[in-house]
Amino acid sequence: MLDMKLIRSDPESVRDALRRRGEHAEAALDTLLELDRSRREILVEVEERRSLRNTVSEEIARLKRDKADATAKIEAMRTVGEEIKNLEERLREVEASLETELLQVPNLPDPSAPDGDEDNSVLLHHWGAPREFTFVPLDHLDLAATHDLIDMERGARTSGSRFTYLKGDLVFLQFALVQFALRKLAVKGFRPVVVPVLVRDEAMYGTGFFPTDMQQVYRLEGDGLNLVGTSEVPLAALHMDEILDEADLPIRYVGYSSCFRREAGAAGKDTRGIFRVHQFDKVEMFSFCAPNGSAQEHDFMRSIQEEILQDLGLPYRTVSIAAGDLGASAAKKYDLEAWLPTQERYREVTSCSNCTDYQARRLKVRAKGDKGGAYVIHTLNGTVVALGRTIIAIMENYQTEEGLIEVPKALRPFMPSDMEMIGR
RNA sequence: GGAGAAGUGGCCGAGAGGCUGAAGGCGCUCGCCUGCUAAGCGAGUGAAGGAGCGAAUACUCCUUCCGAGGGUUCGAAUCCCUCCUUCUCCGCCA
Repeated sequence: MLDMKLIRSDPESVRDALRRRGEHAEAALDTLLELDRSRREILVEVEERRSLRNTVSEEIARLKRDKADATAKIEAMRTVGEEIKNLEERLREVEASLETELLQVPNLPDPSAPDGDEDNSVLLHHWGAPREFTFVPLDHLDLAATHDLIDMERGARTSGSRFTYLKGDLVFLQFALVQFALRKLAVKGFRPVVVPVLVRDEAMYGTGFFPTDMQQVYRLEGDGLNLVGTSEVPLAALHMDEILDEADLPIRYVGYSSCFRREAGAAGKDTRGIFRVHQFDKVEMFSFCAPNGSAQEHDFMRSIQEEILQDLGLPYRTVSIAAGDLGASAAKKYDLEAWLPTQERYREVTSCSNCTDYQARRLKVRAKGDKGGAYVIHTLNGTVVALGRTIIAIMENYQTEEGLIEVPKALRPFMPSDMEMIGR
């Protein structure tokens, strides 16, 4: 959520920033400004009358204590009470509209986010080189088939398309990745958290997934709960409505959870294998950060992501996402894309967003130091390991001519009997 | 799932329609005092919004906030309703 004070004081800058997202900001901004003016107008009126009521109420109390007659004043206040009630009703309506409008406005892109849309992301750098194969590489599904490691058919029978069973040594590989990731992050100051995956609407609105991405979310209507698409949601909500001690910032967490996504609108896209499924597991990092430190924190998080892909020996490239392709909450976002030999291109495996004060304002997460008042902080989130996609990348990049899968050295300590090869 | 109890400031805890943004205590901050420390004494100590003034997260004033949201009343922490959370007992259970 944007700061209404900022919109009020500098609407043209806000308008220009929103245009970079390709938003039709004009109408929404004018509506916001109008609602805001109207809110303050009514507020002043209500407060004047409430002030009057408070003064006279004290007089009434004094009269009653002195056993004097107060009926005239009580009668007068009856009218004032009615006026207050009416004004309050109008105020509620205006504030509700303002809130609704404000919730739909996305974050302002950072000036350093590239211009354009999804085709205009800017390549920051490459690491590693795609492997030269002396044989025709198999994709992850063909590799898995030989050893019965991924069961799409039965997954579909049980739960429908885009659900799978992960089996055998791939399960060990998944948990090796989890262990590897959690340990690395813990050393860097991220506190491990296993989060709730069912959350209230508040958490969805607070993180900016509602109302914009409602169609992507599995909702349990009967319980008023939502299955999270990422542990970013419960991690961000962890400090909802809190005022943190400035000295504790940044507060860093690494979460582990299953993630659920409807993938609405992705019909026919990435239908083969486990690249795009309705349920997957993910290790995610999150940081509550002082406003003036979030750019640096963003780069820190990206460096962790790069370190992990390097440890795993997966060739990748880093891109900065263009303003027009940012999610609602993000002011700036980096994606890391790993090389998939059978697709002969780089595909997204992690992403890292600086949401500045957008989520924190919605979630009412603030900080306070020894002097001065409370202020809204910044939040950042990033994938540590998207397990399904990382497993795909490992399988495809580490396959042997015999159809086996070598375990990356970094993961072997976490595999049963320090397993070096899957499928033997 | 059934029955009951409770939610007040950083914490404990009073208040039961008006004099309560809230007694008392603890904690914390700043002074005073004392070889040091402790004790003692004094003062202070929340948030949000708005108006004025402005460089301001500074200052002045107003409004609101006693789990959340509605209602009754001239007036609600206090009465009524709904929801949320916590605790106890019973049932069920990984």
